[in-house]
Parts: sequence; structure tokens; C-alpha cells
Amino acid sequence: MYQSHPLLERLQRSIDLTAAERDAILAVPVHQEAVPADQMIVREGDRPQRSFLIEDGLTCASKVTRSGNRQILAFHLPDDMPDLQSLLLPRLDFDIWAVANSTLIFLDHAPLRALGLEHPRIMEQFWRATLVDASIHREWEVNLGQRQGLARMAHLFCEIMTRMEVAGRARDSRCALPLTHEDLADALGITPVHVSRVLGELRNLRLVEFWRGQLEIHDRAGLAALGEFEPDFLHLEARRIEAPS
Amino acid sequence: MYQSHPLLERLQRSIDLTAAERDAILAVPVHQEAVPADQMIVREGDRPQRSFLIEDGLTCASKVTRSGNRQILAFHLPDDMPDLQSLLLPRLDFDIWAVANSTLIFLDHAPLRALGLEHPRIMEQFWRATLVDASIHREWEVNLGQRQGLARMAHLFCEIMTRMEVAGRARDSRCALPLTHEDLADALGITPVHVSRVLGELRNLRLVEFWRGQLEIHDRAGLAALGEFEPDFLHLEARRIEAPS
DNA sequence: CGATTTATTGAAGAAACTCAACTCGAGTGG
DNA sequence: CCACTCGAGTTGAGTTTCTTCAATAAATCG
Repeated sequence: MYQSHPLLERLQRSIDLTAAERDAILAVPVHQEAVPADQMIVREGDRPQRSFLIEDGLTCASKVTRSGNRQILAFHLPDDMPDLQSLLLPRLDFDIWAVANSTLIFLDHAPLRALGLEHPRIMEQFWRATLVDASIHREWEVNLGQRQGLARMAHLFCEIMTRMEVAGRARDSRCALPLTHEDLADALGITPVHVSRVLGELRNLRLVEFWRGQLEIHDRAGLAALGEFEPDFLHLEARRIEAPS
Repeated sequence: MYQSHPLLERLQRSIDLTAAERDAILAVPVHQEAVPADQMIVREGDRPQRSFLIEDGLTCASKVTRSGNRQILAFHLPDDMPDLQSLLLPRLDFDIWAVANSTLIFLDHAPLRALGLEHPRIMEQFWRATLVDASIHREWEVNLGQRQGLARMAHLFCEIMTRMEVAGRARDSRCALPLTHEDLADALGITPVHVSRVLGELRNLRLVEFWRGQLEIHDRAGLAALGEFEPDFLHLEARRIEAPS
């Protein structure tokens, strides 16, 4: 008999599980919760006792500097586990917000950690997920440090569209992306005013349109070329790992 | 009888190990290698079969964009393991260079991974190390996205000095830091010309001097205030974990 | 020692910012 | 249904930060 469990579904996408591993995962209690847009989920300095998996929606990680400026550090799509790290680093070093109305699956740290210690192959998958996050952060460092506005925006849009497709949330280079200009500005390290100008330019170039929370890429190759986007940093290469015999 | 092993020393700094764990670590073959300054250690796209621990020296991770600009993503000090991630993400997404002459301890992936799978508490420590790296990347995103030249440099210097002290490589707010202006520029997302001007300003403010590969901070509090530096993101809070009974 | 890299300084220009006015659309309540 | 408000986006003008280019000075290396 098949039992559904969000964590099981998530993990089975990356590796083949043994019966024992499956049973252990099924034993992890889950708690689904709906979070409305613009609500903070966890706060910098928190010591959360649980992590979460995004079932549906959009969240972002951000930090506010002492002088009051916000930098968005990452966007999280369905299937992401944005604060897995709190399992090992007790004090959270960033905020997480719901950008859109989101459905989250909460998982208490205690059973999650026990699961990892008992089944190291599962721990490896958790670890791997955080390594991909780190890789995306590195690519953002490049984007913020080395590219100017137009290319920066192009790169971000390419990343988001690619990940939306992986998450099954995009069709025909179109997806919902309910960000304000201010959100984009804080992700790209520019001002909202400049976001408006850059978006206008991208539209004139017939590369992308971002309009009313919808992202539509008209020229995939052109946008990728402008943004110097190469998806290697997402580490998407499908590598299903077989269960040990 | 006590046997010395660089990985054992590294891990014993963060957790108490059981006898079995110690024995397993001692069984991991190590291979020490001296790497001269300005030599590449691993390259983006590589699929390394080994990771390394820095015994002594200074390395950096960097990426070069298609248009030929380099962004330095992180600096690595003694006791760091810069490419631990290649254990689970086979394709490396950045280059690693030796900035100074460095002594590296190479560890083959196969025994390292077996060690983690057999001893999940050790895997947790490896995981944790990569999580701290990720946290530093996030702080760099904030630095690159939200602060201007002067504050950016101040923040970087505070980070490096703090980590140098932890690594036992700094005294009296002084340490060796053999970076060129070009290196600093590529780490901060500004030009070498501007680095020169910013360093001059920091000197005039009597906050720091950076001269001939030596970093000396004259006013720790002033520099931290200017750079909005708060060391939380380094996750230094000492938390030795006891061995299970 | 000369050669070459590294750092400094000045002047002109580009990218992005700030400030302010204006437009547009989505509610909300009368 | 319309008037009103409020938040979000757009546009223009002037300013700041940082870049680029170029020339010079200083340090390092063979």
C-alpha cells in the first residue's frame, strides 16, 4: 500500500529509497500550514525548532542592514527547503518572508535530525539541497558584483524561469511571479526607479515582459546571452542514486 | 598513545569524538601538498576526486564571467575546507586559487564519504562547515548589493580579521593578507583604481591600514560601525557537542 | 640593475541614485 | 456606480558614486 508523504515525494525525486528509509520518512510527522503573502515566516536571530518544505507558493530570504536597506538573498520555489540549515546552525542569520500566498509543510527538527542520523543517505540529500542553495548564492555574488542593471535583471529572470520549469510552475516561458519593483530592486541591489527603467529597456529589446505579476520571456537565447546565464550553477544534472543492494 | 591527524584535529575543535569515530578518522589517508601563490588548485567544471583542508596559507574561490570579469566569492583561511561540497555535487561551479603559498591536506572522496556514511555525526560536521560557508556568501550578497565602496571594504576587513583571529593567524588586530588591489577589487565588485582611493580614505580616517600584504586595524569599533559588521553570520558561538554515551 | 607588475592621481564620462511630479489601477465606501 | 484613496509604477532633472583612460610613481623580481 502506498502512503503519501510530502518529504517522501521530495526525496524520491532525487534518490531511490530502501524500504527502511521509506518507512522512516513516513514516520516523520508533518504539519501543513497556509501562510498569506507578505507575512514573515521566520526571523533573523530565531532559533527555530522546525524547518519547512514549500508545497506551493513563493518565499524569499532577506537581510536588513543596520542602515535599513534590505537585500533579498534568494527566492524559494515549490519543493525547496529554505531553512534546512537551522537543523545544524541554531541561530538563523536571515529572515524568510512569504512573497505569495504559500502552503508550507513544517517538519520538526528532532525527528528530522534523527532521520538523518539513522539514515545517512537521507542526510546526504538534505546536505546536497543546502549545497545547491549555496551555489545559487555564489552566482548571485557574481551577478551583484560584476554585472550592471540590465544584465543583472536578465540573469535573475533566466534563473527564475529555469527553476520554475523544474518545479512544474512554468509553461511556454511564462510563469506567475508576484514581485513588486521594490522586491526586484532589493534582489538586484538597485533602486525601484532603476528597475522600472531596466524593465522598460528589456521590453523594448523584445526579450522579456514582466507585467502584473507575470513573467514572460520572449527570447530565451537572447536573454540568456545578455545575462550571461549558464544553468550549471543550479546543478540540475539528473543523477538518481540507486538504493544500496 | 596519541596519533596526529589533520582531520582529527580539525574535527576535535568542534565536537567530542567517540573512540570509534577517532579510529575511523585516523584511517583516512591524507596527502599533504605545498601549492605556490597564484596557482590554480581546482577549476570550474572539474569533477574532483578529493577535497582539501587548508593547513596553512590563503586561498580564494572565484568565477570568471563570459565577458571576462572575475568575482572572488570567498577567502579561505587555515582550517577551512573550501571544496567539501564536491563530495556531493560532482561538478565544481567555481575556481579555487592559492593566493599565498599554501600547505594543503588532500583527502580522497571515497574514504571521506565512507567516513560520513558510517559516522553520521561526522557527516553533520562536514555539512555544518558548508553551511557556515553559505552564510558567509549571504553576507557578501548584502555587502555587494547594499553597501558602497567604503563600507564594503570595511566590512570585508572586519570579516577577515575576525576569521584570522579564530584561525590563530592574527595578533593585535594585525595579520598578513597578501592581496593585491586587484584581488580586493574583484572581491568587492569595484575597480582597482577605486580600491586605491577607498584605502586612502580608510587610512585618512585612521581606521585601517593595508600595506605590503599586511592588514592592521587601528580602530576596530569604528571600522565595524562603518562597515555595519556584526559577526553573527560567522556562527562562531562555541558549541562543543558531547560524544553520545 | 632594468623590466615588469602594482599602486596612485587627475580628469572626463557612464551608471545608477535621489527627489519630485505625475499616472495608473485596485480597492473601498458612500 | 462613482468618487476617493492609496499603493505601485513611470518619467524627468540634477547629483553622486564609481568607472575609464592615461600618465606617473613605486615596488618587486629576475
